[in-house]
Amino acid sequence: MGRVSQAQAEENRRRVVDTASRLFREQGTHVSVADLMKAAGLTHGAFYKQFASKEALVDEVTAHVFDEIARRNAAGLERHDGQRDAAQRALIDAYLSVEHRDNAADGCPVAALAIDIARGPEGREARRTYAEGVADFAAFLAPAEAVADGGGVGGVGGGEGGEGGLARLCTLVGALVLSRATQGSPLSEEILAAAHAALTEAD
Amino acid sequence: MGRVSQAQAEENRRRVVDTASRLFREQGTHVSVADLMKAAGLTHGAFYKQFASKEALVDEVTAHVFDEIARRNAAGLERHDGQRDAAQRALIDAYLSVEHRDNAADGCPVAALAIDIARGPEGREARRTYAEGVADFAAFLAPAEAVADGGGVGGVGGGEGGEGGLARLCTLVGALVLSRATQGSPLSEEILAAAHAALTEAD
DNA sequence: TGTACATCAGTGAACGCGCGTTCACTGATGTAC
DNA sequence: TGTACATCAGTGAACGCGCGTTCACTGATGTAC
Repeated sequence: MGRVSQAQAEENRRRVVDTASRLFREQGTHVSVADLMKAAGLTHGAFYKQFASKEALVDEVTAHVFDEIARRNAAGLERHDGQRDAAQRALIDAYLSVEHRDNAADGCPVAALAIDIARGPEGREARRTYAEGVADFAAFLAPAEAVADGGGVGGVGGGEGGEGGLARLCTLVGALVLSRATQGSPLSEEILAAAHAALTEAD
Repeated sequence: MGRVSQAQAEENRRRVVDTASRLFREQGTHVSVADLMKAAGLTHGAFYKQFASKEALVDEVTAHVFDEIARRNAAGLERHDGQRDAAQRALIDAYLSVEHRDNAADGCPVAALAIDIARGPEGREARRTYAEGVADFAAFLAPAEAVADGGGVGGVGGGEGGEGGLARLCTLVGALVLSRATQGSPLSEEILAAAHAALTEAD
């Protein structure tokens, strides 16, 4: 196929990163370089003209995917005219939907990459990126009172999201992970409904 | 090494299952047969004298590990003289501890195996076992009111655990998974504390 | 604007390695007499 | 109770395969004149 224009090469690179960001969320970071490149419409040899190693790609994709989620949350806030409560409610509805459960490729990286990140080595760059993403997401979820007076409920606090946002994030992520693992059983939908009820009642 | 007594063979088999139940929770079900057998003190060839395939072992280990957790929960209830609230509180304390986070090998299989189960095929036996384990665990966690009048809060109900137990399980599992993935960052401990506060306040 | 040539993105075969699984072999165990 | 032999749990080398990575090669692109 010979050489390809610089513009084409950049587009190919972008397509590999995009494809990986979907495949990694859907199947985990263990998808093979060969499968990934085939899905991106290239042969596997080309991979090493663009990336130093598979680990480097995982790091880059992790950063890419968390950028995307941050942009999406910001856009959500804007769409609701800066109304924090309404934006949060919309996110919770979407997060705990059957569509989100069935579409990991487009879904939340916090839930999709948790295990792969946990099993990777501690010093890894992707791990830091992940922790930052968790903190940002929790901040977005923080309940109104906590945002208003800037403090946590129990005194641990200090984090950017406060306790309330972190606890809500745990419920969201746990529900998504469990509903995916029980897919095929009626339990799967019950889990989504139960978490939704817990997060939208009272508070 | 020649043949080994029937008693010895049975003990070896049990040791392989025990070792796998620890390694699978710690590193996932992708641990190799060779590594597993070495950890159990045998050579990898012996594996196929005891198990039909690696998949068969995964199924057996999943069942084994959920039996163990059910026994542990029952023992917890007994230790607290059947006082449901006290037993639940003790479980939540232990579940959200740093020790549990750092000791996946001995820890909750619902959290440790979630992704491996979710990525496996839908028809798999381990999947059914897993869903049952989730239902049992949720039933154990069901809030007192729900147990008393036998109904859920929002009307979905029908499940063995009711909504409250499922929602609590989501928070527990989400917190454990997230605290493991953020280990090394202060966020990791904050997550455990936030989930603990959310599960023990009010209700 | 047109020609000559170095560059380098993409190709596809090959590498060493670890995976799940198979198999001929060993020799203590368990059984038949 | 003692001897003869079939059984079979465990061994370790080997299988085909897919992994991450390397490399000689191709030929359109981009540049120098």
